[in-house]
Amino acid sequence: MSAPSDDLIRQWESEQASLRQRVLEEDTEDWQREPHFSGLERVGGVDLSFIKGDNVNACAQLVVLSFPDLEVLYEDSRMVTLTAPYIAGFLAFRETPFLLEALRRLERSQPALLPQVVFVDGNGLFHYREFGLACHLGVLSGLPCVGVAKNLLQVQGVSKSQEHQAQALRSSDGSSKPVYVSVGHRISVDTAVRLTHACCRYRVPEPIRQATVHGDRCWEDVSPWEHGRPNPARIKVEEKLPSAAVLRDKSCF
DNA sequence: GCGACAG
DNA sequence: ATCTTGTCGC
Repeated sequence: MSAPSDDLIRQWESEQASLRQRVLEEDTEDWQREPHFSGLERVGGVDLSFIKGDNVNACAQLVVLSFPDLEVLYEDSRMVTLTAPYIAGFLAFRETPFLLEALRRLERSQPALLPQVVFVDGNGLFHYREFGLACHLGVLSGLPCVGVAKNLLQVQGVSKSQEHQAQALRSSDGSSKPVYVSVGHRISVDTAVRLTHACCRYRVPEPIRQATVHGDRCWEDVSPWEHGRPNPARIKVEEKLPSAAVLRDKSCF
């Protein structure tokens, strides 16, 4: 995958600026106003998982969990071939098409299972141009989205984003590594943070975590001889779940 | 040259 | 994103 031209980058920036205007930064759903989110029954999670030295092929994952029990109601895995390279600040152009496809597949096959909110692996408004993956997917899908990043993006102290930073960036306290929650679409920051808490068993919100786990399994069907035999990396995921390191993260919330 | 770099 | 084992603690 070759590096994109400056021309394409400018086009992407322009597209982000345009779509940015369509982001709704407030609560638009009744359940979002409820003390215990009554009315919320399905929360979604999306993720793309990769394997060792391959940046082109990935497994696109969409899971829908029940709320508040967080039981898996729906799970969709799909091998996809990416066309855009990863560039910080433009993650959406690499991943969004496939996440949208997954949502559309669900809408077509079992619309009653569509999630009422989607957790996205990456930032929302906490982004260089206030339009990260969670916003992008939110605007294009029309669904409420919450961005959850595991690593801190260094957003320069440009006027408005400085305020957004103080508002949209919520980390856990002390000991364990925090996650960074920001508004994607059709949800307020406070609600996004509160909902994230309600969906966390461990550090990473359950919808995203489940998407990642199922995404890893997806690889086992692709090249059995390479991934079917005892694979330390795959087995580890299963054994890693109940570990102490993960449990400690529970205290972050 | 050095730091940054969501996934 | 992925590469990666054991080990300490509840």
